Amino acid sequence: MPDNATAQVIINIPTRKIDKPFSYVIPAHLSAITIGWRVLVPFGNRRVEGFVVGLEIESTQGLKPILEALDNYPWFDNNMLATAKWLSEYYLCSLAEAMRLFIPGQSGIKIQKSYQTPAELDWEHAAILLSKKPAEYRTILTYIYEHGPVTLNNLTKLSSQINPIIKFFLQHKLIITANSINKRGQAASLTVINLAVSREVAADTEKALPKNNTAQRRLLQALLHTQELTTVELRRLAIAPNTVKKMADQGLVTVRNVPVFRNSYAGLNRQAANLSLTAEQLQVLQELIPAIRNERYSSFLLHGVTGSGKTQVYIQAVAEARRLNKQAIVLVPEIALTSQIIARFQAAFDNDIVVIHSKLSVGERYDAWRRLQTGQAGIVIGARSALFAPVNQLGLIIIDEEHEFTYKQEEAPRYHAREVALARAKFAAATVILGSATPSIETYFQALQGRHKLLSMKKRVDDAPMPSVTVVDMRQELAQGRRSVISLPLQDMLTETLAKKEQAIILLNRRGYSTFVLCRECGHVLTCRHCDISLVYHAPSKILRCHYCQEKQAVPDVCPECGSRYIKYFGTGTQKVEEALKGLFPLAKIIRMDQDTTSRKMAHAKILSAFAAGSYDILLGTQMVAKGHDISNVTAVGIISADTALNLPDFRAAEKTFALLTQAAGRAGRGSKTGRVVMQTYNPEHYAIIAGAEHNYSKFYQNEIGFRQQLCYPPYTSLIKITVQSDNELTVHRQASQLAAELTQKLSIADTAIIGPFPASVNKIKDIFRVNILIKTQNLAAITKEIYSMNIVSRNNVIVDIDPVNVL
DNA sequence: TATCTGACGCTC
DNA sequence: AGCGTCAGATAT
Repeated sequence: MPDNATAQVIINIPTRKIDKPFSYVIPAHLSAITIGWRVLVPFGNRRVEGFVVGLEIESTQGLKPILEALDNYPWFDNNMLATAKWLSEYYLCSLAEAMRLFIPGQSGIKIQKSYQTPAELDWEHAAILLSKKPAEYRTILTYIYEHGPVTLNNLTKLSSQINPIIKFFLQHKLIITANSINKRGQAASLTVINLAVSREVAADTEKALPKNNTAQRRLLQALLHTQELTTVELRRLAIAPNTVKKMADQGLVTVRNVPVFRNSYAGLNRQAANLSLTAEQLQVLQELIPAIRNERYSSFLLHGVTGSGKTQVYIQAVAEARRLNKQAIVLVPEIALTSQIIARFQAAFDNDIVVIHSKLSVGERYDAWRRLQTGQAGIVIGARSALFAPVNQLGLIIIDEEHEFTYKQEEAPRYHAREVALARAKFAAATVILGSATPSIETYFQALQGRHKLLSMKKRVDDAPMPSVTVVDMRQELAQGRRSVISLPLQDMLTETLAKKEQAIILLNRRGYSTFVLCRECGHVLTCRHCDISLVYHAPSKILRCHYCQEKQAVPDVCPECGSRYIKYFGTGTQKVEEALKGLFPLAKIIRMDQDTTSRKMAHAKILSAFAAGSYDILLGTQMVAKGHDISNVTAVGIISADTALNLPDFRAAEKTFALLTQAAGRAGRGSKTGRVVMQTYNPEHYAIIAGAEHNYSKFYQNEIGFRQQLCYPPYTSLIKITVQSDNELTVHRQASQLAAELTQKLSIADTAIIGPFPASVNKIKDIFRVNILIKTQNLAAITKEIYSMNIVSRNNVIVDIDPVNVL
């Protein structure tokens, strides 16, 4: 057999067991296929989506042909492919898992399972088999025979117990599966109607119409008037689709489907761009602009204090990339909390922007991706998934608030957007800007080492002063007999703020502070039956809920442990703080922003805009009140419990606390008025609190980096977290010990330590027990390679997390 | 001894 | 991931 053109295809099935390309013949009519195309291929006895990653001329002996091309252009360009490959190697996932990140909805096809009778069905044999079964069986088989391929959904209507029947039919080969494949996420289309004849002919036809044929007359008149009509206009003119069809059949009009691009963010109100730049902004741009023009890989850490105008720098940098006809990716930590940044970008770039967020349908996402792919848009802004947008002219990637932990994906593939961005930028020869007021220790360390160029902005826009911070030692408050969650200095500050008709934000650092339920007699805390975690009391619905598995439970009257009736709701939830505030300031209008009040779509934005409009005096909430907004009338920020996160056994506790305090304090005094901050704490001497109060990043960094070095934590080492899971507590411990022993034996690489196994901090979630093993290493690449060769990743009860954000 | 359930392995 | 094969367990 002569050699022929073949394609190496990665099968889009997210399992690590088939992590290699398969060869397929490229049929003559699909000769346009090259690397990067999405194709439909036969795989076993089914048809699946695949990605072409290589071309060869080889013997086609035993190879099947590609069935179809799913698009008529390559979806992946070289840098996307290289990024996917890098991601799969670094994070130990299959190439398919990495590549499908680039596909809207993870797959371009949807398989609809259906059933039909085989052509050679032996009815006599069937009759014998069915004679032992209820009459229903015969009815259903006849139905399948008569109606051709039938979906399971259709069959459910025929019998309430369809599953065992289907199973029986399949087993005895009375039916076979016949999967139909639908392409997903195709562009939405619009039906457009035009005249198919000249205006004169149309006018004559219209005159000749019978008097009572008003629908056709209306249509012709409308077309003579406006050239073309859409379905929306047809509905308005009360013209039935039938009328249109009839006229199309007569050759009077043409009906076409034209793709349209949905724009679900169109309604968002826009904010005018501030065109004057501060001296620091100009200085920073003098570094950035040549780098962008250079069209080579470069990376910057933009360390700018809160209110220093980082967004304006981003906009200028993106504008420069656009002038060079390069495209830009802008990442924000959470789209719901960053509507202000999006509004500013939209004001500056209008239709050149595509906004990606998790609420988009697959179709909308597909449209957005297509606008970028075709160059109709040049900028994509979104959460970490925007990183995988098919921009072929990538020139710039911006990561706003680069220290945010939401950039780490907590499901497989467990990638960190910052690392992937740097990799993609390298492959695309693009510039990266990492921006933050509180850079992550790792990034700052790398910047000091020269891996990123460090740019600083130390002043706020218009020389506005940093807010003055008062640290309140809550132990002294208690010693003076004050037991309220609101300290005297905080109360005073709020009184003054309200008197001046200015606004305040109160942050409740909720970690470890949830409202659990405790028996005062025996100390028993009510916990979830399926998860090793205390249940949370929800005041509005008066029920207990587990935040891990969402199970709801009524509050018991007596303690399930000792039978006592003294059950009490504990903890300082936002609701409790709200009550305290209402007691102190009965006239103040308070709005709460927490999980209870923001469950609805865009609730964050609504609450924030109502607060910004001055409808409320005090905004009270958890972490989310500290981020991404800029309200000029906010002059006071109160932090109820600055230190709760400090007590967690997490090596990043201080970093998280410092970042949160700085971000929260940064909300005060964004306008012309000076801001004030009160931080309440039981740890006033902790360096994270002191540095936070002084707005002193470098003081915090110096302290923290010392600890990291002492304890061999990142950035001095890399971490790998291996989690073993099982529904059996004994099994999970046994397997974890075995794995730890195996690792200790195999990983005899220098500067590597294996810690554990130890039970995860939430030992059980949804009835699954979890045990962790932590690897600290200075040689990540070698260890990763070794773990890969040990085949640990393909075990389905083991999770390997490279650079985990959460080590507990 | 016939049937069922679960581990293993293959898919170009 | 499916889906088929094979082997061991279980009902008959």
